[in-house]
Amino acid sequence: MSYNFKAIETKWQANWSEQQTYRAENQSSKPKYYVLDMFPYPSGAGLHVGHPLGYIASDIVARYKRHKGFNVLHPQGYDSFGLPAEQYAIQTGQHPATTTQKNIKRYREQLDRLGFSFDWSREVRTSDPAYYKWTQWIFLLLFDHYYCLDNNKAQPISQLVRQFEESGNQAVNAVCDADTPLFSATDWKAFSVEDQQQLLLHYRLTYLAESEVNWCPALGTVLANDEIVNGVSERGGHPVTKKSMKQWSMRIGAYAERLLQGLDGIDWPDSLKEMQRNWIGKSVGANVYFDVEGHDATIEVFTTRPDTLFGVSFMTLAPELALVQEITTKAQKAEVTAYVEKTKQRSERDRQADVKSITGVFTGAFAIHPFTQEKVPIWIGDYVLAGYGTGAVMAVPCGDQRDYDFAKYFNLPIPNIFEGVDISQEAYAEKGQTPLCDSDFLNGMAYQEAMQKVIEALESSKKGKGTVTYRLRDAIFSRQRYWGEPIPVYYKNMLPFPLSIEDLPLELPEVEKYLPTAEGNPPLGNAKQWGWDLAHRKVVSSDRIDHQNVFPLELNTMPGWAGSSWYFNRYMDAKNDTSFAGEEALNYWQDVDLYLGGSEHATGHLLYSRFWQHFLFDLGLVPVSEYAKKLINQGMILGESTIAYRKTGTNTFVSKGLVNDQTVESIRVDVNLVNSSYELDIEALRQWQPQFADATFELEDGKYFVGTEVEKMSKSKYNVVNPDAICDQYGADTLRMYEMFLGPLEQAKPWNTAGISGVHSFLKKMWRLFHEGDQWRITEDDPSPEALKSLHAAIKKVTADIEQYAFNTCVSTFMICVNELSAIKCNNRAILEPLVVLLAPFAPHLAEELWEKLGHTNSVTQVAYPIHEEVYLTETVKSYPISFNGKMRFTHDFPLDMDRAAIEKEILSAPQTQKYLEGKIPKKIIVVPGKIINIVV
RNA sequence: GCUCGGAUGGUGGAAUUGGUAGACACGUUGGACUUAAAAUCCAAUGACCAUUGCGGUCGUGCGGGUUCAAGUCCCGCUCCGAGUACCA
Repeated sequence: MSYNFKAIETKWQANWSEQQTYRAENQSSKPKYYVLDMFPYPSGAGLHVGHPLGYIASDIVARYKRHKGFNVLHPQGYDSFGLPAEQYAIQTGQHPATTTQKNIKRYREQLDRLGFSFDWSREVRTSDPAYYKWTQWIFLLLFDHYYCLDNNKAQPISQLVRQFEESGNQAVNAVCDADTPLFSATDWKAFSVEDQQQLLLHYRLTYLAESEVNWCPALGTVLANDEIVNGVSERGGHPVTKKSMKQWSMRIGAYAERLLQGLDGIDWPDSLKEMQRNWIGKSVGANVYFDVEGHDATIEVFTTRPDTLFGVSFMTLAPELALVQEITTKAQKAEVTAYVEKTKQRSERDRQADVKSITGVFTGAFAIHPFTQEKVPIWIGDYVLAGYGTGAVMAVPCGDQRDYDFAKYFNLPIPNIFEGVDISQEAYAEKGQTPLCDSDFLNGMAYQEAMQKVIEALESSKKGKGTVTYRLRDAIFSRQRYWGEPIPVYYKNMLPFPLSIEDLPLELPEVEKYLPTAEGNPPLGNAKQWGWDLAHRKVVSSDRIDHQNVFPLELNTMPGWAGSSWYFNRYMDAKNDTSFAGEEALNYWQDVDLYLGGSEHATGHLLYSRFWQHFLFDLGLVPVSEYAKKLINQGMILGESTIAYRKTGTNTFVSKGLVNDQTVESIRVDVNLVNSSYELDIEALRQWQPQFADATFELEDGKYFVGTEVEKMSKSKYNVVNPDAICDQYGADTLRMYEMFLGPLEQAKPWNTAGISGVHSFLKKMWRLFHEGDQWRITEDDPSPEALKSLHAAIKKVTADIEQYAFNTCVSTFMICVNELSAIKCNNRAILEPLVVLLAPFAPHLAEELWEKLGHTNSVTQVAYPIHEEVYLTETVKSYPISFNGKMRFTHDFPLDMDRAAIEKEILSAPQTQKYLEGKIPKKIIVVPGKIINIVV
């Protein structure tokens, strides 16, 4: 009987599904272990071989932990709201729910074929109203809270209102918009309800505000910064411009410090933590106030180097600042206005691309230095960004290269405040031990001391204060799209009011078309049923909107990251319809022990989800503030595109080796038309696309060879390899092991099937250990010491490697073990039974089959993992490699129990040693126990 | 520019963290079994020199250093990848 992987895999997949083998319980005497994959977006293209890489790794860990006695939660679901389904709907008119449903079905079939041990009873779909009800619920909670800086957590907005009623907002220490006006308790009470609502929006953790957004006219939607690559949209590559719109935002900035601190406590890759730190971009420094000569205005600048305050020779403001118009003198007015206009016209893209050229205009105004009272000219320049710090810079040309270049270009003075430093060529930006000079009370101090002294002086003279600035911007939460969660808000007098929790879910309405409306409203503007009947608390026809009893509902939907920002909690109690997850379940599962996914989510999903978790933690709704203890980024599996060369302007293809310096165009051809030695099937190419039907070919040795390029797998590059074909040919167990064998999990690697036969023949060899032809050959005899040693070496290495997620070396270890056992024709149950269990996380179908044939009725999943024992052969000698001056020369055997002195004595008298010593006397003998003996001559 | 990460045979990659570099696999070559193929098994396979045999020299991107001993640690570069950027 040969290894019939097809029959085995079908049989066990059906069995697992029937028996619900991998169902996790929310209570258990066993310790818990939660392994999570980033859930996929079910795209129309289906799975390719790159997708399962992480799933296979997490599945191995999940299965391993079950063997190790853990109650394992290993769920899977779908991030099923998203743009592709919507664009497909626009093109075809098919409802996104329909295509999503179809795609999910296909994903599920493909996933099932790979034998994953997911607990499908906990499946979630972000587009399911039973799920997004709770996404909307979290939105309402965010709306109903503000961030209190006194106790550093989110607090109910009602508490803030109480403070306003008692003493206004002067004394309130909370995160709010920079332009929040000050008011007293009396003012507050005198405000209309609308005014009060408007003011509260300055504090809410999700708020509606006029903001500059990245508007993509072609897609008719707003894009987040991370959805824009090189100034064009990530999807489709359409141009993006700036536009001011009323948008929902998330006050993630309130959590900047905690998101930064939280990184220290979690085991995530350093590179990813570094990315998040950079994204949050904390800068410590000071704000300094400069009076403007002849004006009431004060300019507030942010600087990380207040210690260089006495080196200021001019100031630069962002052209967009309103203040610029106020202070500009008559003489400079025309020039300044022209410059401001020019800046507005320059797109973000131009401004980014053109970092070299220096531009700026003098406003004619002067600021007064807070300490020296000297006049400092005020300039504007577009290298200063309105959105960062205060949009104003105190320029210290001797200490900052950009200020230096600006000063050189416009012939402004460059006073030197660094003792003994030459600044004739470039600025001195180091924060070292160099003492300051010409700096009044800071003279002689170096960076650290000066920082402290100057901030003290600024604060005591009320000329400034020590501050911390973050680069992290609040996240825009509105999308002008159909296929997303509706935002549960209605409008009364242009102001947003939340639905109540009992009204959720607010279900996505039907629309006739998925495009923006004629008036430029989002697609939900097309909905016939999108009015909110406040008295009856239900959605009614849009025609009935009268702004008295029936109000318009929000037309924007939530962005893609909303649903994925809390799904890991939902898996703990996925069926709960009275809360987002039950308290008991949350307390039992706590957090994710191992989270696997790509690093491309570093500053998107992985930051937003941490933010929501911190918020939910503040409200006491989840037990931990960081939801994933350990995170691994699996590397992408890249495709190997195959390229044919066509002589430009002809339909003649030249084989790779003949191209030389002919002018050819590179054409990607479907990888499936090329065999493993890169020879193109010419007939298949002719049939593939009509344009190649009459192509001619210049061949090498009668064959056409293609070139290759490694790049991301994508349908449009014809380099997608589908796992189904591999499963058909070799089986899921082979594919699972091969993907692990390909290389370290974290590393990006190109897909090629060159080595797959080696892994497949390993599994066949494993099968043959149990069979002799058609005969079962297992005996109950006692195993040989060699077999025991081989088994236990494998147990030790595999266990250690799984713990370190080094799955590639696990596969090698299995191969070595099976090779050794088959060489000694081992057929003992005592050896092979533990080996089956050892292999089970990697090749679960084969393991189940062999386990059953070994006479067991339970699933191998329930069996304890084998434990390593030291096995000694009846050796009495230990072979040491002997080296001279570090150079290995020969090996020598010593009795096991020989002590060091005796070893040294014996090695010196060995004839081999004499040969290498050549009569010299060794200076030193180094014996590294168990490893090596080195003789220094 | 800055911040991370990397570079090991023809190829993918190992190397217990300073101790016999190249495990395991692919590929290649030769052999066995077959009428033949497939499958399977055995042997060789870093480079160079020497081959009658023993053997020798070099070798982990480059140049230095520390050490009895360096792929691994330190200093200085080169190239590649990822992220990010007029961030004050």
